[in-house]
Amino acid sequence: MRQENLRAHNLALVLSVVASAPLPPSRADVATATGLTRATVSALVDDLIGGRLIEEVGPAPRAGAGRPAAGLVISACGPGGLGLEVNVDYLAACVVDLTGAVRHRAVRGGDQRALPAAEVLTGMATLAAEARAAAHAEGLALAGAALAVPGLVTPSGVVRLAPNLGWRDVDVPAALSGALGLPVGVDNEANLAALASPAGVASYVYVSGEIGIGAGIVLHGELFRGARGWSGELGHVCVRPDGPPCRCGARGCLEQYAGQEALLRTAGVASVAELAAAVAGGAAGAAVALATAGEALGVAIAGMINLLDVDTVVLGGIYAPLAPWLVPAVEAEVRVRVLTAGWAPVTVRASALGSAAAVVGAAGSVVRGVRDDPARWLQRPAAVR
Amino acid sequence: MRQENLRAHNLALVLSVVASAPLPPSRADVATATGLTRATVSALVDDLIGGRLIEEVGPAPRAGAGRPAAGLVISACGPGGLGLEVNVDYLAACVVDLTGAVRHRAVRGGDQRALPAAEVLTGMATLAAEARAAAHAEGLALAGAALAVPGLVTPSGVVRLAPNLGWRDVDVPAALSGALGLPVGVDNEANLAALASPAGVASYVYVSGEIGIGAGIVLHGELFRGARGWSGELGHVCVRPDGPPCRCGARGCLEQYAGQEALLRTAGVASVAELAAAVAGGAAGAAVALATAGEALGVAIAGMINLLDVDTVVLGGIYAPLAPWLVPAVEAEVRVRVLTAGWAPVTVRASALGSAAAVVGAAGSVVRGVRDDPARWLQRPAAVR
DNA sequence: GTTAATTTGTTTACTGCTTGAATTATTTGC
DNA sequence: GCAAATAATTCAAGCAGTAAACAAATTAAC
Repeated sequence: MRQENLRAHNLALVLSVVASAPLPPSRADVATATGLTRATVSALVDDLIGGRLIEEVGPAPRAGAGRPAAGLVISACGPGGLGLEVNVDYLAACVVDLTGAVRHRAVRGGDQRALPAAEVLTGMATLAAEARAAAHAEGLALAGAALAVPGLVTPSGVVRLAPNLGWRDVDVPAALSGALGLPVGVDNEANLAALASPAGVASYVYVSGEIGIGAGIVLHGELFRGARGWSGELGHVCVRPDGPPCRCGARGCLEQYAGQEALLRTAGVASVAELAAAVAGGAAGAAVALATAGEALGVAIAGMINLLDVDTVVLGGIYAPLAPWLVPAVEAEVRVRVLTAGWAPVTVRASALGSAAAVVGAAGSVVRGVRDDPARWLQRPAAVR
Repeated sequence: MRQENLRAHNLALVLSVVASAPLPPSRADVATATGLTRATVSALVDDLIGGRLIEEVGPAPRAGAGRPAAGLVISACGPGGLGLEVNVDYLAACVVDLTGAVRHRAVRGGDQRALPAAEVLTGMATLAAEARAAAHAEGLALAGAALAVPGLVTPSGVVRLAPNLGWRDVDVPAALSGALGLPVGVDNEANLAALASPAGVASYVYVSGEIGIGAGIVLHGELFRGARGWSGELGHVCVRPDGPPCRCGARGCLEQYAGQEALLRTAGVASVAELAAAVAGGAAGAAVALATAGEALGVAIAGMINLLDVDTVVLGGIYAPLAPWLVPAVEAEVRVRVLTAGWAPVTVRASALGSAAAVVGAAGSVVRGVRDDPARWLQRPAAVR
């Protein structure tokens, strides 16, 4: 750790205090919150304002005597983040600003399995370019882009395997970064969707139901990726050791009970929308299928909570629209099977973002990178900003 | 973060490089490893040598020209840590030095359930005083003490509940800290035992088999305690949703297949030692019992690895002596059920420390505290050292 | 055997960051 | 209008790390 890291760390510290304060804090408030002196905070704040990361707002009316404080807020016209998503039947893009607000969104439907990876990425690049133009029109300078894919991704951004897209060893950053003129990160959609569901909780798990079932594990506010980056494979947690064989080679994986294919097959319907309509209309088969899936999901989730002691579970992907029927079954299993459930309540709820969670989370991960290391943003040449 | 934190951080950085180097590194080696300059490293090393945290060793013979380097090693006569353990049928104490070497160990048998908590702690205090005298005789100054207990502990060190000891709301630090003249920390035995099994791996899980089954989860070198401190309840992960009822109220928990009681009952023996002797002697019933337990343990551990992506599992407690028969069964399940097992190998092995893991881990947690923040040790008055 | 080369470790002048006190600015209350 | 109070800035000082020169101790070469 060197001296410049000290300053970088303190810039991030000030920014995080401003971001998490309920009301716009003054420089003096930030100083007491961080333990730094007012002189230091002033210097740091000047740097952050110079880089358009925070802004002063008019003095809030306050009781008592004294010079009024200038409130500080995260700037809504500083750097933004570009989120991208490739999924089986659509492409999506969105732009968020530093406050986390979504400023632009676009979705383009179409089956991507029929196309080779290079062609899909070309389509993605045009959608991204439109989003970049929209961001520019809003006065946002993009700090980078992140792509969500349903598959295993290496730390360098290569998609090692995305079975449902038919991708194998696709070097996404090489294909997109040059075309966009932005650094492009790539991550699993469950991981990125998890980051989009903060809800003010520090530790939670986002369960992503798609063809496969993934879990994005957030511990102490940080995504937990595991020793090698392959954590959260909830879909292959065992529900019944001698259950039906899974395409992974094992038997009785959760995916065989609560994966999209198993769910639709058991219910005898063709799509998730159809399933939701059927169960809402009182179809017995659909209700049974959802009860079975909810129970299996509950068993796997209860085991996860026993191990990780998280207090919140967010159901996303196809589970979000089906939540009214799934949540009670999951909660019932959790209540019985989690050892500490009696005195440490667990909340199970649906993702509020629905299918947009992954794109929004991807864009959010970019601005999160700026907020975690503002110094890197500040020291880039002004021409880029 | 202030300036003195910068120095404190760099002191810890230098100390950790010296600790983890395979051979005693020179100041120049430390400089290249840390990215600091040789001048800065020299100044930091002088501070650390002055505080007896590291020592110079004679120049190692080296090829090539140049002034010979003075090797640096963690000092074996600097601060030490006192580890204590209260368990159902014994009290234990041990002293480790800053290198992690055990310098003193004492165990006093005796059923602790018959005695009130205050009396047990008085016995613990005398054993601890003897250990402190032994540490003094070896030239070690104790930096603190840590007590391992089989129960739930609050962050402040109060034992909220230890069912097998019959303890409830026992304020251990208040009882021991004054008598010993040392700060006393308290933690669950599985957590502390987990810390005693480093093996040079950053992320691993220590599975503690006792009456219950616990797991100490170490991620990125740090113990993961969960949102509320109750992580690692592996014993109540579900193996078969409709299995035998468990005392926790659920069905088919791992404890019902691989807990000590289930294991001994299935094998038809009275103790773990007897079980090990039976299976070594070729008894079929014992072998079947161990195979069943190993399979169930494997299913639960595979699920855990799917979620956490750790690459090493350490079996401790009663599983350590039974490891030759359990490890193959666990490995077989892991191979089949962990999605990434094909390209990311998982190691399953027995704890080398056996029943001493918790005391040694407790003592280790104290010296770990010194190594993680050497500045605090350096700035305490010399009289205490 | 003397000298050059090489690597280690220390000294010295310097830059950058935070600090603390003094100063200025802007309001409320009397 | 004036004192009290609070916010923000300015400026000299101190401390940590840096870079480059220097001293020390050894090997290799002639």
